[in-house]
Amino acid sequence: MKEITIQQNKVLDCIQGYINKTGFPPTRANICRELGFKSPNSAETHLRALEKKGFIRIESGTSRGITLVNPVGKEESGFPIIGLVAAGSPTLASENIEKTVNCPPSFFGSGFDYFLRVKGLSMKDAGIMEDDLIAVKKTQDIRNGDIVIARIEDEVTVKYFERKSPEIVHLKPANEDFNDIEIDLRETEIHIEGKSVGLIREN
Amino acid sequence: MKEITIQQNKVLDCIQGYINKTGFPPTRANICRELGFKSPNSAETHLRALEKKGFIRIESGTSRGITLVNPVGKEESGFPIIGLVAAGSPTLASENIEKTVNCPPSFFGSGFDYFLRVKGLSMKDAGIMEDDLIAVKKTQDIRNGDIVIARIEDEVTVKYFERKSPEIVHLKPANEDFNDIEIDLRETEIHIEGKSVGLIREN
DNA sequence: TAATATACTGTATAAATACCCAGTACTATT
DNA sequence: AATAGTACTGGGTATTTATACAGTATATTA
Repeated sequence: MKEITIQQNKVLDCIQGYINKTGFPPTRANICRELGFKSPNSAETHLRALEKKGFIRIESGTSRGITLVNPVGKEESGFPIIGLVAAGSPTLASENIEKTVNCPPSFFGSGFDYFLRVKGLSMKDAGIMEDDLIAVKKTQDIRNGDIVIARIEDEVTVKYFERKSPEIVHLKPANEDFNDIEIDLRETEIHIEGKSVGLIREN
Repeated sequence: MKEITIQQNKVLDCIQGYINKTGFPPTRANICRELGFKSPNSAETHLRALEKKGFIRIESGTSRGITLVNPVGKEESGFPIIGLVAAGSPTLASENIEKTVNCPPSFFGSGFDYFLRVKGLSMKDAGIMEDDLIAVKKTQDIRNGDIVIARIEDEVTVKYFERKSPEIVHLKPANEDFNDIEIDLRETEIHIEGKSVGLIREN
């Protein structure tokens, strides 16, 4: 997707807004009225530019034939659920996908990448129960106290993250029956898959 | 909403399908092509009937100015979130709605009616934490062990439900620091708003 | 310096489109 | 027997709309 100019962005917003308001795309004249243009050709040239840059599609010879290529409502479909198997990295390979869940990407604030089905009760005091779905955001931006999805060797686990020193990381469960995992980065390799940004429980 | 004929329903489906496919409503000619009519007036009369019966709105003088009054895709969006205020029945009145959440109605198995924002930690051992959103299904079909949304007088609470005898109901918290609530139905009126069928936590 | 993209006004026109009228035929209701 | 609703064909027309062409002006790039 190419860069967009300020005016072109206004036109794009105008189209989106018009569709939201009326249920159908605007004509060139409609865009002119909304944005104060005096010639329909102003709208036309902007539309052509937007099409060239891939933001919209224009059905030729068709009234109101404007389609948003990346409509907000289109991304809503299907986030994969990945089973947290005892061992192995959670990958998005299709054999690991239980099913997909329809939900808007903005569901959990800043967005997320997939759901992870939780096994065990090591985070029970954080309100994370067996078979819950954790919304995982792939990121390396981890702060102390975040709930992270960490992989040590082939073992994947969900725990609180706490960096004790540049070399020492603690993975803390939220359950008295479990013990902290202390990791010395000089000895053991740890891979952070992402962090938890939300949770869904299906009863 | 009046009753609909078979042909009119076909036209309605056609409009819905056309919008889903193209992103904008069909013209009279489009409907004719899709349904095999030979005169645009066939579509016109059906559209007039559908408008009269309240299924669509027609923007006069506007190309493709058809709007579905009750679009299927509209019901999917927006389940209300209701704040669980300390006292008072959770009603769907707009002043009680924090915001709405986009999610498919089948998200939690059999469907649900609204979200309730949890206050307090009385169900913490059931993995229900403060500010979690409980998906509530309005129903009177309650079994022992279900998590119910109960109202006693003006107080709304979320607890495990257990019927001890035809007259005695226990509302059990999932937290050692709280006590069971025993209710004698001959003395106290209890109203079951519904039961929990799922949970969402936004981090 | 020329070429290209952006950002407009203004005018014109062919095609797309809504919408009207005149019929025909069938069915249900009053 | 009359009225109204449904379900079409067929044709006509005024309006809506996309889209091309002719300009003007500014900024950026080659």
